[in-house]
Amino acid sequence: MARTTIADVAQAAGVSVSTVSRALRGLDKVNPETRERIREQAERLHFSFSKSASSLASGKTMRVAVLLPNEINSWFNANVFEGIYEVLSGKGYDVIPYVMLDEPSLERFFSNLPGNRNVDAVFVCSFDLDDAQRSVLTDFTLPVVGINTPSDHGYDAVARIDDHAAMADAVRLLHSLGHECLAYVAQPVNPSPFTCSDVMRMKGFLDATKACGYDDERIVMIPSLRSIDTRSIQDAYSGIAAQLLSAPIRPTGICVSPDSTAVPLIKELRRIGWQVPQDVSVIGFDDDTTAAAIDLTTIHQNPVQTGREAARMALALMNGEELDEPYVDMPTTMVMRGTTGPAPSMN
Amino acid sequence: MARTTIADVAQAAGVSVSTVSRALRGLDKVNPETRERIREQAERLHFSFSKSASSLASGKTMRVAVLLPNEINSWFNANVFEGIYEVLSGKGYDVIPYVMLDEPSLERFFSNLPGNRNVDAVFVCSFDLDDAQRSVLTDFTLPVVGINTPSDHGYDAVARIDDHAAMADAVRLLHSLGHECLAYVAQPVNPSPFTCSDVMRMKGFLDATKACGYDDERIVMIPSLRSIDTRSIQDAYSGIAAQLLSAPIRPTGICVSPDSTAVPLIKELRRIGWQVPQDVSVIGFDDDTTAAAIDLTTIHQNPVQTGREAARMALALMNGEELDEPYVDMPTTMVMRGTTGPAPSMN
DNA sequence: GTGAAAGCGCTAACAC
DNA sequence: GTGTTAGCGCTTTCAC
Repeated sequence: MARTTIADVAQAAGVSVSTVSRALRGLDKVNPETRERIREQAERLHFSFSKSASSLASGKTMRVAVLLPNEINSWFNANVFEGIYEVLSGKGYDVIPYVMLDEPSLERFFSNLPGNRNVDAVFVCSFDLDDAQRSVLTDFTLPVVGINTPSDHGYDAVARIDDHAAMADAVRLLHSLGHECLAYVAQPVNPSPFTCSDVMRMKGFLDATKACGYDDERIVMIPSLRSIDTRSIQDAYSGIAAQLLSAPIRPTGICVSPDSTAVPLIKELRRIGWQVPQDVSVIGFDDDTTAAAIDLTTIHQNPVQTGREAARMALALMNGEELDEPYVDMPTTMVMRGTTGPAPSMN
Repeated sequence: MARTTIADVAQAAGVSVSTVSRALRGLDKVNPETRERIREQAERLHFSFSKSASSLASGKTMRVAVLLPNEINSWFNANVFEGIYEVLSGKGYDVIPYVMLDEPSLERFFSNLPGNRNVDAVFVCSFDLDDAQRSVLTDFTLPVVGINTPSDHGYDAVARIDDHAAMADAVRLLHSLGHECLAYVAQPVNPSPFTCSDVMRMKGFLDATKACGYDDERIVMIPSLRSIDTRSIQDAYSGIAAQLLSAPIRPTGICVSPDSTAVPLIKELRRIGWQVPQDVSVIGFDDDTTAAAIDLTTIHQNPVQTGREAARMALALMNGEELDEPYVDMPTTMVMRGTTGPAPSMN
């Protein structure tokens, strides 16, 4: 079946192509009867616009790019994408994910996409662009919207949570529960050069523990390793447990980021005989799907909502509007579940 | 900054546009030196192809559509999408999700997209098309690839698991553990008109219990409700527990589909005093992220792998190749964890 | 309210 | 190995 073009519809309806174009896009200055006749013919002929032709002629692509670190099927990425999709698909945009595995894939993106108006906006999720990359985008006057990016610099708009403040909340909770020695555990192995919320969470932890008066020896930090050494992932968690166990002063309150790290860590702690929360309290970060399942106390964030907010701002920018508040903070809330309790009495 | 076109590059390099086109696309019959010169100029001018113009001229869109039911951020959908993305993005395709919430959104998709070669292939995930929809696609000679679709009919290729056989495995496991009364619990509220694997799993359960010799009174079926009545989701689970509890013969082995239904159900069972697995064994379906977290025995499937397989076939079809086996079964495996055990001794 | 015509930026014959 | 040219299917002035 030869694909039907706007010319076929025009001929069938006995009008010109420009009239068909106007009629089908709902523009005014078209006689209602003419429009109806055109609609009928379009329907009959199964006509639909070629997006390529439309965007070539109009300069609008009706496509947006979403740059995601590492994969699309992680809890955070999939939910952010969902939020963006929800608001933009309704407005007729195609929402296209581009997964960045490393710097080379980022560069590939920049050398292919933005140039000739291949998208109308780009979303950057959870990582930062360097100045060269930013300037490529701004040169093309594309709206660039950040989502949980480490900084606001170079973005036309950003929607993000306050990682620093959220983690400080967790510290204060443990403090008020009487825990006198605290630990921070990051994702054990994180080979990605992109994820960076961890830095701010760690800083929030350190600042808040200082503010609460914890001495250095009452703080145990277990940051992520950049490279996967020979140990298995399981060994990594035993290693963390060992570090916790062998600290000069044993921590009784642990902040773990993200939840997906807390789950196996708690398993390991229980395996070696620590009771959670009797012996040690654990607080996660994200409130992802597993958090509720294992009854994990955690810091809740809603990435779908963050994605929606980012999309809302992108939409305004694409319409040429000014944003009165382009940098918005999305809320986080502590969710008290079963992995936190008062500090064990010391004796 | 005015966007640079292929003509700008041609002029800068002192050649014609067609030479630039050939050179930059890596076609042969271009002098290596010329090619290098063109590359340099393209780089210098930040040139990149306009996808719209390319696809308009070539007839290939380098885009594929992925039709997903309900949302993109569910475990299954996000993982399937990831798999498709992994293989197709490397080949230069944009992978565009289209979420189908209901019949109207399906119809909207069909009236907008396929017509004028807006994509080069479409993937249909977890639901079926009706004959009219199928004929629209086949009329346009687009490859249509199904993923866990209820039937093979009308698809150029399908990658799917055998829900029926997988569920039968679960039944036989419970049978061999000595369970004499079994129950099947589906997702309590499922307002979507799309998800349909449930039908086959239920049938697998029924067929296998018959084959194992279970009488009707030793089978308890709790199918999903189509509409959300006044009860909260929590009440729904209490309701299921109540049905299980009040069955003429109390089931000691329960097949639950999917995992996300098993998690709250187990919580509820434990809340009312049933020990899992001492009093009752539970088997889930999917092996999603929460399954390992709560130590759930379940039927493992790998939707990323299924997505990859579907994409591989789509790629072949787009290249005009014949598939020697267009309908492929992806494996499922039982994962024995902590929610199953021998039937409690009756007394 | 409608039509004619000039592109949008590229690819694909075909000629050289 | 390279250039010329005719579209691809639309949108958008600008006439009428």
